[in-house]
Amino acid sequence: MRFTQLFTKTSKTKPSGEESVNAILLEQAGFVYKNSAGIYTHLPLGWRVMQNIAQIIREEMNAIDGQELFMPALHDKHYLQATGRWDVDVVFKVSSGIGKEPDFNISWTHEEIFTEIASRFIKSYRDLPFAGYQIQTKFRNEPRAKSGLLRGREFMMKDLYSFHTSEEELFAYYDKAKEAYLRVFDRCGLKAYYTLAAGGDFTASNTHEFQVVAPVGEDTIMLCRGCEYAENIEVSKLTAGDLCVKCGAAVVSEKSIEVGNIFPLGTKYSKAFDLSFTDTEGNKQLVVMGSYGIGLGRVMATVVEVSSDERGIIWPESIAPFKIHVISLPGGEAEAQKFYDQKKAEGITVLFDDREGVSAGEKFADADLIGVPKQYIFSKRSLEKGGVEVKSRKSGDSSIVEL
RNA sequence: CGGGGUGUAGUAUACCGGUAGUACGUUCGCUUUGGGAGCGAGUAGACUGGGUUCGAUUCCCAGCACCCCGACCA
Repeated sequence: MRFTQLFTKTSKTKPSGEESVNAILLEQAGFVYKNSAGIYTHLPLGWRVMQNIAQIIREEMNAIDGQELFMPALHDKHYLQATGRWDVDVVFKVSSGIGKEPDFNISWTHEEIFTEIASRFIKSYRDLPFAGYQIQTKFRNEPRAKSGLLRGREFMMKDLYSFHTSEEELFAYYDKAKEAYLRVFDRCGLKAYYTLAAGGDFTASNTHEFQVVAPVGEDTIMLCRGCEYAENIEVSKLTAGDLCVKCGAAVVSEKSIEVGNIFPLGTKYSKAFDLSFTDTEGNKQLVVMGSYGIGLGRVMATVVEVSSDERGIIWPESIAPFKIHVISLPGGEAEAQKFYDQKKAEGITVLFDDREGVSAGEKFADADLIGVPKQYIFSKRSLEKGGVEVKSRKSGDSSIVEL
């Protein structure tokens, strides 16, 4: 991508009013555009990051036998009415006709929809276990959208649902999902703690969240630095300084961001939609379910929260919008162009600052703000030193590499 | 939904009861290139509705929007 053709521009000034780091930097650098509070356009740069996150999630979900599909965003009221959730406050409702009472809702979650679909195809123990997932937009009528992309009214979410013959089978899968989730966050450059939590509207039993420590987080967890055991304070009986129930070390209290969660659903939804199977004995049994979510925009925003400096964002290579950022300065234009063409041909994503008449300082400032992990600087000076100056966004270290 | 704050060119801001100034952006010209360059010219603005007033962008009220705290929640 040539900088001169990139749709968006960076801004020299920070957006007015915003306090959260992700809101400031993602907007200032041109990754997102805020249409309304908690409602964002993902601009080309931001969408590239989202696609990279989605790709990591797909690989890990596929690795635990998740089959990707895509469900609707408009749901007839019979779905939520079947489980008594039609009147949950955050549900956005719409009417299918002028002057009619609302009779549809816009997707806030897909347990009901998916359970009904599954009931059409799952008939026997031979059809189980099964797991399906999608990456789709969720809508929540948040009374208070806040903190940039961290709490939105509309956001991209990966939701996976698993179907099992028994609780034992469910929890075995639950463990696999947990490991897959930890790999997703690790690959995205996040240190996420597997945290015991409450169930909310989804399930009566305890659930688990994946929490990333950050001051802007809305949650508070009691965290053991020793064995990494964590509990959300909404269910924890621990306070800071108490001893970890797993390893005996002292626990600390940390603000944190919930980047994902997993819920054992049991038979709540299969009962509501008559999702059952015939077991090996010929008996009819309810399918046991689990549900597993990751907010993609929240992952992106969380990475910005935990990885930036006074100059801008510092992306991990795995989800950066481009692998390298080529900066062309006077005297280095021809070599920069050649290098760009070559890397592109190799299939490496490159942001090429080909602007003419723009000062070196402005190019450096933009590169630092956008936060691509490696900067390749071509100039008269670098060529005299023998090649291209390769600089790490994170450490600031640079060295001359021969061409 | 309760509390607090803010609303001025595209963006960020200043001043002001007498119709608004700066910077960045953007357009044109020239000069520039290792940390957000210079000169000149152009462009563009008071959230909405009421009220007070001779006169309101400024003061008051309401609405709306946004930010922050709380409640709620991926």
